[in-house]
Amino acid sequence: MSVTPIRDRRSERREATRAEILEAAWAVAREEGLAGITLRGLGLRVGMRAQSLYSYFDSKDAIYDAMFRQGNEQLLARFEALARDPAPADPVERLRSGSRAFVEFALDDLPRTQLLFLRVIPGFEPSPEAYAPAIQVLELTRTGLAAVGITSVELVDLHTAVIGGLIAQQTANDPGGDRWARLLDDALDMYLAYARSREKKGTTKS
Amino acid sequence: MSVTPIRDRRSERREATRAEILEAAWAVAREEGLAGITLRGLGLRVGMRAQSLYSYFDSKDAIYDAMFRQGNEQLLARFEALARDPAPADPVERLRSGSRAFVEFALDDLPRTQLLFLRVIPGFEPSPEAYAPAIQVLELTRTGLAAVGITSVELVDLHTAVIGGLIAQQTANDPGGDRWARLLDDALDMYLAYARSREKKGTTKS
DNA sequence: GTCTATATACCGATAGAC
DNA sequence: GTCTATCGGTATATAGAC
Repeated sequence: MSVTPIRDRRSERREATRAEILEAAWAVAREEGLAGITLRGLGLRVGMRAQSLYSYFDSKDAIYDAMFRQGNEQLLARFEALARDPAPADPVERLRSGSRAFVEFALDDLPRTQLLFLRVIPGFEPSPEAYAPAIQVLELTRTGLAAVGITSVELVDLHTAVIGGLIAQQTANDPGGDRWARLLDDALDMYLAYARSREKKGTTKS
Repeated sequence: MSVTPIRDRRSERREATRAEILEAAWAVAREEGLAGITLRGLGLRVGMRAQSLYSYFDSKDAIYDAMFRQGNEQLLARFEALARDPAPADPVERLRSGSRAFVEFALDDLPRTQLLFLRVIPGFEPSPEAYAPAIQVLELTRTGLAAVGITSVELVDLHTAVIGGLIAQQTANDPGGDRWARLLDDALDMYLAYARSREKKGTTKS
């Protein structure tokens, strides 16, 4: 005789308002940067006084945390969709499309990248819950590399460095352009040639 | 009968105070991060009210600009010293030691790296004067790459991406450690093998 | 749940006396 | 060149009316 499956309209409305506040936060971040987010500004956008936001988030850092979580969930969703849909049979091609998806994701939304991968907000540390999807993404990357025979920690780290280097240079020195992003295929050629020559020798260094 | 060559004790003292303020700013940055720099805090360190700092710098951004310039000058000095002293005869070895010097410089002082290479301060844009030494450093890097036969823009960009990627991952994901920094020699092996295979074919892509 | 009101504590920056 | 005084802005937080 439970009545639990009934819809909770109050919770639904609350969640909708929370989502609205987060959307406003992303909008501000894209227009004025992550540091440009202020409670007064957010309140203004959603038609509320700054103090009323405390009914939805415990603090400003809680808003950053929710944004961090959202961003990571978006990244994970993108990777999972990639693994499902028209996944290429060739593991090398899967690695290429995965790497490309990551670079596109990073360049698609600069403040999101700054929040997720560069630690731009002074005192902010993401909560373990918000960080969880990022671990799954790393795991997917590891599996993708293993599929082409790359398993050593050093070579996995080298892959993240190459991809991360392209993103870092692109965002810092040519924001909005593609001077480094277009080098992705070359960079993967470079990486794969080296990584496979190394892994063939039994994971031990020459 | 000009008297200009006389020492200007007033300017000297002024410059000394400016240097003292900058030193205090670096100290604060190392202890509490770049964002932790406040005019009140700087004034406290140099024995002055915050407002009095305006006699030495036009604004807080002007302090960041002077720091940016100092950092770039330090980097340039390091590269020029490297080119003089016991420069290896082998151009490949010179490239390796130059790359290593750059990574060491970047990891040696995290807030300096954040200021110079990642754009961490919200509204801050370095002035052309403060940026000038960075251009010289880029020029030295280009010469070093040309000495090993690498001249195409794409391959030079790829070099900065590889080095920058190691630095970015190291500082963001293992600060104080060497998980990515120790991969430098491997990364250069990888890069050089690819770059030379490409440049041999006459700078055109295969 | 949202408001007004209030409080403390910071921040960068400016005006004007000395 | 340094000071006092002040401005307008930020964040966090609480109390209480509706």
